[in-house]
Order: sequence, then C-alpha cells, then structure tokens
Amino acid sequence: MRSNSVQTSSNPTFTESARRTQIMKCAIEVLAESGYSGASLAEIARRAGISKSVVLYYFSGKDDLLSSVVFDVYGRAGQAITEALSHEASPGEKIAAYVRTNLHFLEEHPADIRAVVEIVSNARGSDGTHSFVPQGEDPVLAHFEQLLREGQDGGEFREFDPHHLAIIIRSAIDTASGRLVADPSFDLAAYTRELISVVELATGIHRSEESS
Amino acid sequence: MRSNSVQTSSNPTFTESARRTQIMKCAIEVLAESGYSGASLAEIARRAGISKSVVLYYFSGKDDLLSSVVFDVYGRAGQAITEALSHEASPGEKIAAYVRTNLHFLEEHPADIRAVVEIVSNARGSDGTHSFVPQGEDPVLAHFEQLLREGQDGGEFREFDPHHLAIIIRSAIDTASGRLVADPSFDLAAYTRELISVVELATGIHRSEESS
Amino acid sequence: MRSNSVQTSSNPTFTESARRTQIMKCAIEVLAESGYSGASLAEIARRAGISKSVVLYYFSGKDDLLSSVVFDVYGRAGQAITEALSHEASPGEKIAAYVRTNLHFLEEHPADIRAVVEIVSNARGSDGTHSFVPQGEDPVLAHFEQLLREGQDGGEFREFDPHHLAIIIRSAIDTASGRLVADPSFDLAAYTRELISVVELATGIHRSEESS
Amino acid sequence: MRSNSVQTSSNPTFTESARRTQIMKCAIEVLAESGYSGASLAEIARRAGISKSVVLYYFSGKDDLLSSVVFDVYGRAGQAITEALSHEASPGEKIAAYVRTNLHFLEEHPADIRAVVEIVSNARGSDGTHSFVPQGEDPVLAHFEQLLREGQDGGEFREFDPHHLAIIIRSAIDTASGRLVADPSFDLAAYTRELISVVELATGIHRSEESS
DNA sequence: CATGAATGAGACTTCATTCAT
DNA sequence: TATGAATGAAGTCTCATTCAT
Repeated sequence: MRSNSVQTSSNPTFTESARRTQIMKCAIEVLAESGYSGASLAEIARRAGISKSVVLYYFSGKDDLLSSVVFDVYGRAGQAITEALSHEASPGEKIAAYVRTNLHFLEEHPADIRAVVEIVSNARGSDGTHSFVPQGEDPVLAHFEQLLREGQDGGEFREFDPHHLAIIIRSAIDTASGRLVADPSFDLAAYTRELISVVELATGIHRSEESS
Repeated sequence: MRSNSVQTSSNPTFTESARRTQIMKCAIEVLAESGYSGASLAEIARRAGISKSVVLYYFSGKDDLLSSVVFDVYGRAGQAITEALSHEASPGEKIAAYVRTNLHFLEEHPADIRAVVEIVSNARGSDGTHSFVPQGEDPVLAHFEQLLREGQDGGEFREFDPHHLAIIIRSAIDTASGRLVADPSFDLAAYTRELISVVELATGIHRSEESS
Repeated sequence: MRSNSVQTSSNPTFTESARRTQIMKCAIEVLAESGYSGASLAEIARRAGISKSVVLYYFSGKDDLLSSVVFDVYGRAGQAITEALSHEASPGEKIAAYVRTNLHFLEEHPADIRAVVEIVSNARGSDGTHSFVPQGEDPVLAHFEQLLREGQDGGEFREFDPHHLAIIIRSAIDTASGRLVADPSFDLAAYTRELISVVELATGIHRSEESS
Repeated sequence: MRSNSVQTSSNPTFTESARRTQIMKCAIEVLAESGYSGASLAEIARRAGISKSVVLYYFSGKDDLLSSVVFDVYGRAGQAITEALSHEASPGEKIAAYVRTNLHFLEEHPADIRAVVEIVSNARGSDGTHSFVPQGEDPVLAHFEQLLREGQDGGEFREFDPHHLAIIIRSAIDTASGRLVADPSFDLAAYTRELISVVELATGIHRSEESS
C-alpha cells in the first residue's frame, strides 16, 4: 500500500524524511479543513509552500500520499493505545482505557483523525469500492471486539453481543473527531466521561468497585 | 440552498414531479453505490437513461439536486419518526421508538440514508465549509436531545448529559447505514436490539417495568 | 477497439458525423506533420479551431481517436484495394494491381497513410507493447502473402519464399509515405514503375507477355 | 546536434568514456524494448542503476544522448560496411556484400538498429521537423545509390532507376530490425537469402556467373 | 564525480455548466 | 420538454531540466 517515489537508499535522508512529514502534515490540515474533495495536490502543495511536483517527488502519487497518512496516523494511534492498555489488568479497566486513550489521542490530534476519517470514508479505487475498508475484516473493530469478548468470557461483564456493541462504541468514538473539528465549543472531556459511563453501563461492569 | 429550475406554476405538472423523483432516485442509487465523488451528473443521468441536460432542466444545478435529496429523505424519515413517536406516551417508550423507527427506516431505505450521509459529510460550499452541518445547530440532534431531556426532567431517567448522550446514540444510528451497505451479512435486527439495550442502560430506564 | 463517446442513437446525427470526420482529419494532419509525439489533443483541437473538450466529447479518449483514425484509413484503403483486385484475373496482374493501388491510394492520401504509420509504430498500451501490431499475426501482410502464394501455386511465378518476399515488397510500399511527406520532390509515379518492375522480376512473372 | 556536457580535457577519462558507453547501452535497450515514448531519462537511468542527474552530467541533454546513440551506431555499422565492401571488387559483389553486411550487423545488434530507427523516425526539433532525416540529402541512402549507379555505369546491371531502387532495397533492410524485435520466430538468414535474390533479379546481375 | 532537490510546462481526462434549438 | 453541442476550470501525473552541494 505504501511505496516511496524517492529512491530510498538504506537510510532515508533527513531532508527527505522531514519533507515527507511536512507534506503529510499539510495534507492532514487540508483534509481536516476542506474535506476529501477539497484536498487536491495543488491545495496541499500551496499550503506547504512548495510546488505540486515536489509532492509527487516524495510520494509516488496521491494514493501513496493518502495511504501514508492513514498508515502514519493509525500507527501512532495504535501505538498509544497499545501502550495504554499494557498498564491495565482487568478487562473492564482495559475497555475504559481503550476509550479514554482513543479520545485522548483524538483530543491531541483532532486533525489527524479527521483526515483519516475523510480518507477512509471517501477513498475508492477505480472499481468504485472503498480502498481502506476491506470487505468484512476490520482490524480496528476486531481488536476492540476481542477486548469486549475477553471481559465477557471472564464473567466480569453482562450478557451482550460483542460485535454489535463494539460497533456502537466505536461509532461514538469516531464521531467525536467530526464534532471537534466542526464545533469549537465541543467539550471533549465531558464527552469522554459520558461515553465511559455509557460503556460501563452497557458492559455491566461495576463502577462501585472502582470508586470505592 | 434549494431552488427549482423549472418555473413552477401553481400546480407542478405530474410529469415534472415524476421526473424529479426519478432523478433523485437515481442520484440516491449512485451515491449509495459509488460514493460522493462517484456521483457525477453524467453517471446519474446515465443511470436514469436520460441526458445530463435533463437533470439540469429539473434541478438548477448539482447543489440543488443534492439538497433536494437530503430534503426529501429527511422529510420522509422525519415524518415516519414523528408518526411513530405520536403513539408513545412515556419518554422511555419514545426514546426506544425513536431508535427503533430510525433503524427501521434505515432498513427499508438503506440507500436513501447512505446517500444522505454521503452528501452531508462531503458536500461543501465554495468556501470549503460543510453545506449541511450548520455551525452549532443541528435540528436532528437537537430534537433527540430534547427527547432525552424530557425523560430526564420527568425523573424517569438517571443522571446524564443529554447533549453528549444524544451524540453517542445518534452516531450509533448513523453508522448503521454504512454497515448495511458495506457488509451484506450485517444483522440489523440484532443490532437494533443491542442498541436499544444500550440506550435503556444508558438512560437508566427500568426495563423490568416494561417486561413485567 | 472503437467506441463512441457520444451516446450514439441508432442514426448518428449529421453534425456528429461531420465533427468526428473533421477531428479525425485534423488529427491526421497533425500526425503527418508533427509525428506521434507532437500529436497532442491540444494541438489537434487547436488545428480544428475547437476546444480540447470537444475532441473528448466526440471521442472517448485519445486512444479512441487514434483507433478511429486507423480504422477509418485502413477501411478506405482496404476497400480501394479490394475493388481494384476484383478487376484482375491472373495472379500476376493481381500483384501488380495490389502494388499500384496501394501506391495510388498513398498518392492521393499521403497524410492519411503517414498518420497511420505514426500511430501503428508508436502507439503502445500501458504495458509497453504495441497496440496495433498484434503479436505474430498481421492481416495486411498475410493477405498480400496469400496473393503471392496463389501465383506461385498456379505455376506462374518462380520459386521464392512468399512470406519474406511479402515483407520486402510491403516495406517498399510503406516507406513511400515517409518519402512523400518528407521530400516534396519525390516522384511517386516513377517509384511505382520501378517497384512494379522489381516485383515482376522478383516474382518471375513474364513481362514479355504483357509487352507483346 | 552533439555536444559534450563534460568538459572534455585533451584525453577523456576512462571512467567518462565507460559511463557514456554504459548509458548509451541502456538507452538503446530501453528504446528497443519500450519505444521512443517509453524512453524517458528516468527509465534509462533506472536501468543503468544510476540517477537521472548522472545521465545529464555525461550528456548535455536528452537530445545529446539520442544523437550520440545514433552517431555511435551509425559509426559502427558504417565501419563494418566499409570494411566488408573493401574486400569486394565487382559492383555486383559489392551490392550483395552491402546487403549481407547490413543484415548481418542487424542480426548481431538488433537492439542498436531498432533504437536508431526509433530515434530517427521520432525525434523532432522544437519546430516539429525530423531531427535526423535531413531535407533531401540522406548520406546513407546516397551511398547505396552510388553503389548501384557504379554497377550500372559499368554495364554490369540492367537498366533501372538507381535512386528509387536504392529506396526499395534500403526499406527492405530497415524493416528487418522491426521484425526481429517484434517476431522472435523471424528467420533473418532466410530473409537475407530472399532479399539478395531479389536484389540480384532487380539489378539484373547474372547469378550464374557467381555460382559457376 | 555524483546526486538529491525542486520546478514548470504540458499531457490526458473529468466534470458542472451554458446555450441554442 | 428535452437535448446535443461546446466549454473552461481543475485534477493527477510525467518529464526534461536546473541548481546547489
């Protein structure tokens, strides 16, 4: 999915890496502000203060740029989440940490997430099918679903359908980036608290234990 | 945002109305299948078996066509919801009916909803701002939020933040259209049951009362 | 290979047919004068006094335009040759008529032939292989080779290798279009006489009969 | 047309000469395989395993590279032909040797010849005129024409038009490179035999003498 | 000696839209 | 009522070339 236009020798130049990062950053900004269809190479280049050709010098094409953005953001978010989950023991705490970390990442990188959402929900191949939501499998969702399932198997949670509950909670997470970008007065901290309450109620985890 | 190209005399012709409906139907199909960027006037006209010019004869432009679609689908969905809510008395039952009716409408008109989501999340004016998610106010969300607030005011519900809970539940509703289109094996009935359970738990409504 | 951009109803409009013909004529001129790489859509449109978009309105793309040119010219040339051959009885006379008609068509339509040669020898698909010289089979060459073979089978000709002789004579025919375009002083009539002499000598046909 | 980018001191470095040769070799490969339009500097550099800039360091531009290729191949071919002709005495033998040597060179360096054909038939200056087929004069053709004329003047040949016969025979020679590249099953030896037969018949040289 | 970086011109193509009929 | 014809803006991408290091 990801390929460099620049003939990457074993160690990519500092300049190259910096330029790629800069271009990706500008692409993210444009995507977050102007949406998928507004994110033309010309606009991205303009924002970066460079010529269109430079973008195509560092990325083999628009697809490569967008894939790289998705790859990069997913990578950073995934890393943060993995790190956070490693500190938690019980499934209930893992779930809460998962939601909290997701929304926290989103708070610190709202444009990144918004950009990824724009790309994922709009990018389509020449056959018209989505490029980033592969048929049936969704690793992000599957991962979270597994978390729910583990808690349930451990007897800690109530009876529920892990697949559908995962969809519900993930949608609540994903929608936040849109709110954050569109509505400056959106209170993410309060939203996070509310969502965690909902998750606890929905999973049946006993909050009393935590608060005691 | 909406203006007719056809000089509407007092009584719009039957032909005119039929043509508009037909074109909107095709637009919805294309939007649902090929996404926002795949929905060119040419493609819509091709699917309708007419020439591009006809589309522009009945709609003053692409914007007009798309807003008409949104207007139309919102209208029909709103009507169904209003009708359903009128049969319910208690806030708890209203909330459940709201969710159920939303998902039911979505089940019967998946493409309609998908099309609207595509339009709303992508259509932007020349200034780059969203055309359909007005800054701050969102009548659909506000309506549902009001429902939650009423139940809370009536003492029937637990303590929660109506605004944020409304966002959470609406996102769970809205995400279903995407699932339905992308994943043929998606079980909407099960999803509906799960979501209603979550809503009941999240609002604190006592289900025992209903089942007793 | 050939497809219309315009939604061809059962009977193509006069205007449409005329425009297509006009555009193809201009394409042929540009190809003959400026070669394959000089034949951009912009240049062709400029010569036709129309906008680039019009070209793409009548042809689904550059490939379609070039294919149509090849198809058209081959069609006309083939028709002329078939017609001419039908008047001749003996293989020797058929061969001579074949050469004569080819060069005669070339004399009257030098740019057409030149354009086709440019396209055929340069057009390549995305895989880098020639688009118009299919691997192994060459109907034009095969046809002429068959003519030679028939004369040989009838005992009228000397012993020779029909395949290779066909290549030799066809190359002499094909090269003439280049001469004609590049060198205004090129005497096609004299060239034709010389080539027919060579063909008679090479096939071993007895000219004495004709001259007696 | 030809100018060195490297500041040639009195004795060009071995490295320089080797690099130039290597680049020209790769250019020839690309031209033979992918045709004129496929022969970009990037592709040539890629095949040579060097950067585009190196190509432009050793050649002042693409034009310089291509003319160097033509110059080089023509030089080698011309040398081989001159050498071969020096061993023959009679015009008839010279002609045969000319054809044989041409096709022999082509057999041993098919890509070289193919590359030159691609360049010569496609390269054009900014004014759109061919860069390598100068108006009217063609030294290669003129040389061969002179050979024919000498045989004719010596009374050894029949009456014919040397200019046009030269064109015919040269076209048969030139076409072979295309066949060789496109059709792996092409039998060059057989083609050579057939062409020499044709040349002998066309010039009227008495083969009986040679074979006796 | 070699290259990484950057650029601008120009290629093909898509698309919404206007206009006359 | 409907459409064929035409257009211009904008999009992605390729390429030869220049420049500083």
